[in-house]
Amino acid sequence: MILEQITEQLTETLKSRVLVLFGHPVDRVVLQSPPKLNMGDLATPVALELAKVLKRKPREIAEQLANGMTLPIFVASVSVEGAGYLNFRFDRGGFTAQHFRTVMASPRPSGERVIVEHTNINPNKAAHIGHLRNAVLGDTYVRCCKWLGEHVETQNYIDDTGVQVADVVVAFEYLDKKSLAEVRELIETHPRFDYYCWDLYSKMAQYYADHPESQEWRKETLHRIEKQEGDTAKLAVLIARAIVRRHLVTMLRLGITYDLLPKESDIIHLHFWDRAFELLKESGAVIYEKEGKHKGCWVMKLDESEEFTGMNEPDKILVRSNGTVTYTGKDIAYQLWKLGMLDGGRPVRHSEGGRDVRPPFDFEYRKFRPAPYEVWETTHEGDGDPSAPKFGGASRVVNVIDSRQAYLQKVVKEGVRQVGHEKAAESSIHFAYEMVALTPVTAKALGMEISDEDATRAYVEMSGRKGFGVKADDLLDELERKASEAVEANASEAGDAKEIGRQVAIAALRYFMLRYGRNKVIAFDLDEALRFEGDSGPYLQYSTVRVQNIFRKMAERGVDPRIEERAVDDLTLNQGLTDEMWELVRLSADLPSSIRRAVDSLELSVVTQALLDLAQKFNSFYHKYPILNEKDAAERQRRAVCAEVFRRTMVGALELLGIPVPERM
RNA sequence: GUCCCCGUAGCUCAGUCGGAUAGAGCAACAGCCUUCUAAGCUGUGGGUCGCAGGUUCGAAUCCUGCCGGGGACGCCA
Repeated sequence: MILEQITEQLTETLKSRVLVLFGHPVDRVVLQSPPKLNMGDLATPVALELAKVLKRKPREIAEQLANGMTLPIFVASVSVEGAGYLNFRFDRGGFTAQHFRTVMASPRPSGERVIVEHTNINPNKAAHIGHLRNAVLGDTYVRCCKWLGEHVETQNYIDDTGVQVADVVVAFEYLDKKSLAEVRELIETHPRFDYYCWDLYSKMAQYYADHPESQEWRKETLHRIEKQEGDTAKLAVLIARAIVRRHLVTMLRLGITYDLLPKESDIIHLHFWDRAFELLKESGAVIYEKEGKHKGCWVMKLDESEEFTGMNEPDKILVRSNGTVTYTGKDIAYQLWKLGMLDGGRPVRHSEGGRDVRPPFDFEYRKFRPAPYEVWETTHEGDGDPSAPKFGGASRVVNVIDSRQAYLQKVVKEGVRQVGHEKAAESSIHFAYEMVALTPVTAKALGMEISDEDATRAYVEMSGRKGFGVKADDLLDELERKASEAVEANASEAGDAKEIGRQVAIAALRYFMLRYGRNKVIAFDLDEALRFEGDSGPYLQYSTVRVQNIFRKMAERGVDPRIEERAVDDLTLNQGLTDEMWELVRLSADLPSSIRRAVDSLELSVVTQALLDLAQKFNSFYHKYPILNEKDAAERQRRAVCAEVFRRTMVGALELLGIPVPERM
């Protein structure tokens, strides 16, 4: 908070000084931490940049800028150093006291309506570690946006009508020969129905490969599902819902929740596409091909768009020659709805099952899961709950989708643009991230057949069809088991080892998924993921538990652990604040800007990195400056203030990462 | 063919829209538990920042061209 104010003021002051003194406007002033502590607390190379245009010596310019400059509160001095840097030194005591009061305080709410879509797992089999990366990135992004004061709605899109669900239905009906009642029974009795389907799905894929004629089953099944015919259609609904419930349970283990589950079946039955199609036709974004290889299709012409030139097939078919809409088409309709752009057109009527559907285009909603982790789902069956919150209509839409779908996302964005909403298109953001693959060693351990060529690769891709992958719940089970063991072995006092193990497992996994840059393929290695030391989530937890212990022990020994806000001012912080203590405070103060940067760049590893730095500083402080046994009261208070700054920072920041803080560990 | 991503220490990765002596973790080695938890701390060794040019006062960072690895471009979703 205070650091942001200082940075802002310095920026303004420097800008105006440069303009007044040199008659040269600068649009940006870089302010950064100098590489060494003794160089000061904030520095700018602005004089170096100016030297070029002014054709004068950088140090000379810097001297002139520094001379007589008005400094913000808590900035004690300015000096010229190095090649011509302007270095600012803070009033450490004053700054610390001020920062202490506003550690991790949220900025003023912007109130911007944001929709974040993440997870989006096909509801036909268990979630795997690739899905975890998606969900953890999405959930953490949501938490950070909320901290920044945005109004966020989290959606988890359910593709309940696709081939993947159909294949499991086929498998139940043709391979397993199970009736609707039997499947229902299985769902009720099998604790992990999604695991059952994981195996069944890969069995089906293998069967298709061995018996190509069996693909006819898939066709028939898809048709029956679409027409909502008989037990087949009921089975599809039953399976999809049961799997979604499993996914929600898995994600809840990590503290991940959602506001809304929009279903593809509802998008179809409510004719969202028809309205989107109209808009696309009106704007000329799609045209009907009368000849050529796309004869009879409605396509979006992209060959004139710079981004798409040179591709093998720059045009994108949205409506097939048989009149059905493609996945991309449905996605454009869904995106338009999220942006609140689907309604407002001239009235259209559709008759379906005796019911009319007319604009404005919106879903109806019903509760999928009650509080405390309330989730709503869309419905088209006329059983919507009028008391449902308002969904959709966001000014920014962020889709967390793996980078292999970048082309599709570009097409969707282009669709929004061509409908005539340049601004909305720019607000349609693809949060792209690279996949999670397996190291050859891990793959082999899972029973994958690894060719000699594969064995030399850095990683091999998972395959849902082949059933090769690390299931999310398996990994969590293993993490919890190992963490609980570690708690039993390490914890100084008795606690609920199982519960603490669960919390440590969350930290390990969430941190693991966040610490890599999003453009980096994660070659998943079990031992690496199970590591609790060093650059890890448990390290952050451990550091926080340590600092909490200090204050807990103080209370136990009758030393007042509370640090009165007023007392902070009375402390002679300036005299006793060592470099180590100051660095702790300084790094803590930097965190809000790290969070801002993480959200702006969609690069959440910025936050884990900042917290690792901070925790390392604290641990070194912890060893060097004991608090409980410090005899000098003023010194003890000074140290306690620093520890408290750290504690408050960590408690706030770990919440943003979705990492719980255990009592002990 | 076109486009996107990656290439930094033995391994896994950071590196602030160009800035001061390129940093962590792991692994290796040497130390530290009568003192707030050793899931920790301190120290040592380890680098042609894929290669070659270019721009710049200044390049791991920007541009061009290569090399190596991965991905995308379907009337699948």
